[in-house]
Amino acid sequence: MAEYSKEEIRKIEDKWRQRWIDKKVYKTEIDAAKPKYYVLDMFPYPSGAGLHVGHPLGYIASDIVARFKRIKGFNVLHPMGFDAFGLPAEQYAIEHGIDPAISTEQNIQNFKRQLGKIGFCYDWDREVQTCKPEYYKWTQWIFLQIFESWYNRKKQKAERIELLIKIFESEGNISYEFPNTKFRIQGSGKDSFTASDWKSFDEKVKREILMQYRLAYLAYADVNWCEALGTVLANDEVINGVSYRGGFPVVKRQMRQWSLRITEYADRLLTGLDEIDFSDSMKEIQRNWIGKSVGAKIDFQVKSEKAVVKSMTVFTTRPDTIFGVDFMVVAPEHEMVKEITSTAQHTDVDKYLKYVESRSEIERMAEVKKITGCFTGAYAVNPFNQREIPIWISEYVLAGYGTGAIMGVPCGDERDHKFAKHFNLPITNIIGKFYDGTEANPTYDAILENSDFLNGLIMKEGGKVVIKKLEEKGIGTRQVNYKMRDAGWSRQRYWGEPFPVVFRDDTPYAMEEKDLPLTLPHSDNFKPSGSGEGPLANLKEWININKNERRDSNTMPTHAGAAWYFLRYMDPHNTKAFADSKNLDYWGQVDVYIGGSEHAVAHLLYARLWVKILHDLGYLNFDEPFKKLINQGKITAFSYFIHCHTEKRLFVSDEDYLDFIEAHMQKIENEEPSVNADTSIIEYFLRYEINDPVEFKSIKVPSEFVVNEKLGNKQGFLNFYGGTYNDCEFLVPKSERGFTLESFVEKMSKSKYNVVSPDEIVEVYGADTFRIYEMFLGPLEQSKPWSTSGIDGSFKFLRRFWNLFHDPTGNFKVTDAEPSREELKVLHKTLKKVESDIEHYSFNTSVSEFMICSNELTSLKCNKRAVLEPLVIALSPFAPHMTEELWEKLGHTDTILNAKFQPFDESYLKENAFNYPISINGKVRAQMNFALDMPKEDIEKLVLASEIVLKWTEGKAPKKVIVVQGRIVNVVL
RNA sequence: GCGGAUGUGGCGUAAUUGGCAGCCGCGCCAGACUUAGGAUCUGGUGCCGAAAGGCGUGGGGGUUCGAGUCCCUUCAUCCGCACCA
Repeated sequence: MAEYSKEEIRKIEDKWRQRWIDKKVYKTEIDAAKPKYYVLDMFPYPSGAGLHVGHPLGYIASDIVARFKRIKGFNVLHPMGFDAFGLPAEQYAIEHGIDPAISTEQNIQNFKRQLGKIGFCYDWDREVQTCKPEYYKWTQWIFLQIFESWYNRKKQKAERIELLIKIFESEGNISYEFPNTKFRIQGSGKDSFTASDWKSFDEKVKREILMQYRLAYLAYADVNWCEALGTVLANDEVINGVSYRGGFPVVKRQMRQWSLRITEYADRLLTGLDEIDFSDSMKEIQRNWIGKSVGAKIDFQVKSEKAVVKSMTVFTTRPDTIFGVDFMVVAPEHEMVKEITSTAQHTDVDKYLKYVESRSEIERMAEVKKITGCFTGAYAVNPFNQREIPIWISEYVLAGYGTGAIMGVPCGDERDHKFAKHFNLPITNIIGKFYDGTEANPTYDAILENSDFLNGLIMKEGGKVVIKKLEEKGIGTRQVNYKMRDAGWSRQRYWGEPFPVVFRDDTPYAMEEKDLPLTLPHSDNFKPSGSGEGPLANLKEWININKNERRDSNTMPTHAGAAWYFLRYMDPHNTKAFADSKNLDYWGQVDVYIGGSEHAVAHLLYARLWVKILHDLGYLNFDEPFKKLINQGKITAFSYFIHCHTEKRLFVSDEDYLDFIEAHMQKIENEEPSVNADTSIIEYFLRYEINDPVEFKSIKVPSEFVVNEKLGNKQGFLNFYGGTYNDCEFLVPKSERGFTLESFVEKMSKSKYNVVSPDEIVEVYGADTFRIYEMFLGPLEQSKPWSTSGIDGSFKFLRRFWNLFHDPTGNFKVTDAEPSREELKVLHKTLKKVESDIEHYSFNTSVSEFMICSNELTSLKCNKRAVLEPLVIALSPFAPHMTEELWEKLGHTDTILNAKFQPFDESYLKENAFNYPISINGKVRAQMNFALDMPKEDIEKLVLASEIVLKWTEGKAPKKVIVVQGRIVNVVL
C-alpha cells in the first residue's frame, strides 16, 4: 500500500510542495510576540547552466536552520532572490543577440524550478532581483546617499555633505584636509582654503572641492584596463595580472571613474571584525586585504644637481632604524625621478625606466626575486646626522603604496639587504650581534647601536622616540597606511545599474529622488565602445539629455546590488523607502549568513561598508550586517577518463593500466621483474604488441555514463563520441569487477562534462533523500568531491524511519501505548544530540544520530506515538516532505512547521550504573559495572580484587590506581 | 615568502574537548529469502597473528596515570595573499 517506494515518494513530495504553496505556509510577517531569526543564503547569480549539486549544499543547511528555528518558536525570515546583473548575461547577449533581460529572466525561472523541487521554505513573496527597476531604484538611491555624504574623521563617521558645506562656509577646510593629499585647488594651486576663499569660488570649483570629500566620488584613477574585455576591472577581478574571466592581459590606464571611499572605513572595517562571528581564515583574509600598517612619514632633504626638488617623503614602519638607512629607493614612476637625476646618471636612468616600462604586469609579478635598480645621482640627507644617502630607483618599490619611496635599511630588511648586496652598497649595522653580515634581521628586540641618541635603547621603544623628535622638527609624523584602495565603482558595461547622475559642464549632479529609478534603456548593441566608454554611450539620445546635460555611460558593478539586498528582503515591496524602519528594526542583523568563501573580500566588505554608511546616516541601528558567517565547502566533481590505445583500438580498465605501469616501472628499474611483481600483466599486453603504458591516451568519459567509478553505460559513452570508438575492443579487466576508470577531482563545470544536477538525484531518490545525503557527506564547511556512491544509505534510512510507522504490508500503524523507559531514552538521547548538533551547524552528525535512533527503534519494534511524534518533528527540518506526510497520518491538520520541537528531558537519560572500562597501564583490559554514586574507594577495592586485574598484577600491589567517576579506572603497575 | 586550514580503516567520516579510537554510512565478505534485482533481511569487517597477544589517528620527540585531542619539531596536501617598506 504505502511503502516508501520511489512512486510513493514522488506522490508525497509533489502533494506537499503544492499544498505548501497553496496554504502559503512560508509567508513571513512581523510578529512582535516572537523573537526573530534571520537566516540568509548568498543569493545566486542565475547562470545559464542552472543549479548543480554544489549550490544546494549551503541552501539545505540554511533551510534546516530556518525550519529548526521555526519549530523552536522563532519568527524566521528566510528569503531568496537573484543577483541578476552581471557579465555572463551580457556576454551571452553579445554572442547570441539575446537581451540580457530576457535570458536572465529565463535563467531565473529555471533556477526557481530547480530550487522548488528541493523543498526549501523560502518566502518567495519577498524575492528580490537586482536587475528589476523596483529594486535598483533603491540601489541608485543608496548610491546617492553615499555621494551626498563625506567622512568626518574627527567623529569617525559619515555625515551629510551639507554639514561639510556649512563648515567650509564658516572656517574653510583648515581642520579637514583633503583625503587625497596630492589634490590642489584649481586656480590657487593650494591644498587649503579659508571661509572667504570658499565664498569666492565659483560653482564648478566648489563642486570639485566637495568631490574630494564625497564617499562616492569621480576621479581620474589608475584602473585595470582589459583590452580584450573592453572594460575596467576591480582589483579583485584581476588575478596575477590577467582577468579572472578569460585570463586576458590587464594594463594600467587612467580613466575618470566612480569610486567608493572605502579607505576611510578601513579602521572600522578592521575593528568591526572583532564583534562578528566569522571564521578565523575569513577574518584573516579581510585583515590582509585591508592591510593596515602603522609607522611614520619622514621628510628627507634632497641634494641634486638641478636642486628643483627640495625634499622627499618616505613611509616606514620602522622609524627606529633611521640610523641604519644606507640608501633611498623610489618607485620608477615617482614624479621626482626626472628632476633629481644627475647628468652623469641620465643615460642609465633612462635605460632603466625604459626597461621597467617594457615589463608587463605579469613579468613583474613572476620575477619578484629579480633585483634591478639604478642610481639617480642624487642624495637625501639624514635629518639627524646629516649623512648623505644615495637615492636609487627600483621596481621593488611600488608607486601606489605609501609615498612611493622608502628608506633602505639593509641590516633589518630582507629586500633592502639583497638590494645592497646586489649593488655593493655599504651596510650599516645598528643591531650589533643580531646582524650576522649575511642575512637581514627584522627583529624588534635588539639594543640599538650606531644610532646617536637612540644608542642603548631597545628597538621597540626607539620608534616612539624618533617620531617625537620628527614632530618637534616638523619633518615627520606617525602615519597609518592601508593596502586597500578605494573601490572602483564604474564598469563599462550595459547590464548593470546606471549611475543616477547628470553631468552639467562636466560636473556630476545627483538626480532627484522623484526621478528614480533611472531605468536602463533598451539596447540592441551590447558591445563596449572599446574606447573606455560603455555600451550605453552608443545610445546617443539616452546619453545626451539635451545640449548641456549628459548621463554617465558607465554602470555599477554587480557588488552594488549585492551590497544591500539583505535589507530589501525585510520590506521588499516598499515604494517609499529601501525598507521602513519598523521592518529594519524588527529583523535587524542577519543572524546567520551561509555562502561560499570566494566572496571573502569583495562582497562581504562592500556589504559591510554600505551598512556602516547607512548606519552613520541614521537609517540603520546596527553597523554590521552579518552576525555570523558560515562558509560551506565547495563541492567539486570527479572527472573520469578511459585509457585507450588508439592504434590497436583497445580500451583498458584503470586497474589493469595501473598494474601495467607498476610492472613496467619495476622492469625498467630492475632489468627483470622482482619476485612479487605480477609479470603476467606485461605478457598480457605483449600479446597486443603493447610495450609501454605511455602508448595509451586518456579519453574523457562524461559523468552521466559512470556508475560507481566504473563505466556504467558503454553504449552511451560510444554514442557520445559519435561512433568514433565503436570498433574498439574493451579488454576484460583481470579482476572482473567492472571497468574501472581513471578519475581525478576538478571544479564542477559544464565544459568539463562533470556537472551533476540536483534534478537527476531528486528524480530518482526524492528531495528528502537528496537533502539528507548532502548533509551526511561530511562537515558543512569542508570541501568534498561529489559522489553518489552512498546515497542508498540515506534512502534506506528514510525508508526505515517510514517503516516505524507502518506494518509490513504498508498499513499505517501507530499505537498510543505507553512507551518503555528504554524507548524514551532513545527518544531523548536523540533530541538532545540533534538539537545541539543543529545549533553547532554539525548536520552530518545529526543525520548520523537519526540513523542510530531509527536503527534502535527498529530493533525495539517501537511504533508508539509518544516516541515517534516528537521524532517526526525533530526530523522535519531535514526531510520536510516525508515528515509532513507522517504528521498528517498522525492525525494533524496543521502543517508540521507550526509544531513545536520537544525539548529533551535529562531525567530519561540518567543512568544509575556505569560500565567502567578497566585499564591497566593505559590499556583497556576489562569492563566492570558499578553504580554511578559508588565512592572511588569502593570501586578501587572491587577492581583490585577482580580476577582479571589480579591476573595482570600477579599479586603485586599497584603503584597507583586512578578512578574517574563515570569515566574510567586506570591501574598503574 | 607570509597567513589560514587539513592529515584517522579500502572510501566519506565520528570521537561529550585529555578518559574504551573507528560511531553512522558506503564498499567488501558470509548467510537467508526470492518473482535472480544494481532488491530485501541477518551477521561480520582497522592491521598483523592460529591463538594469547601485539601494533595502530602523516613522521619524530615531549608532558601526563592516560594523548587523535596539549607542547616542540618535521613532512605532505589544499586555500588565500604575495616586493605593502
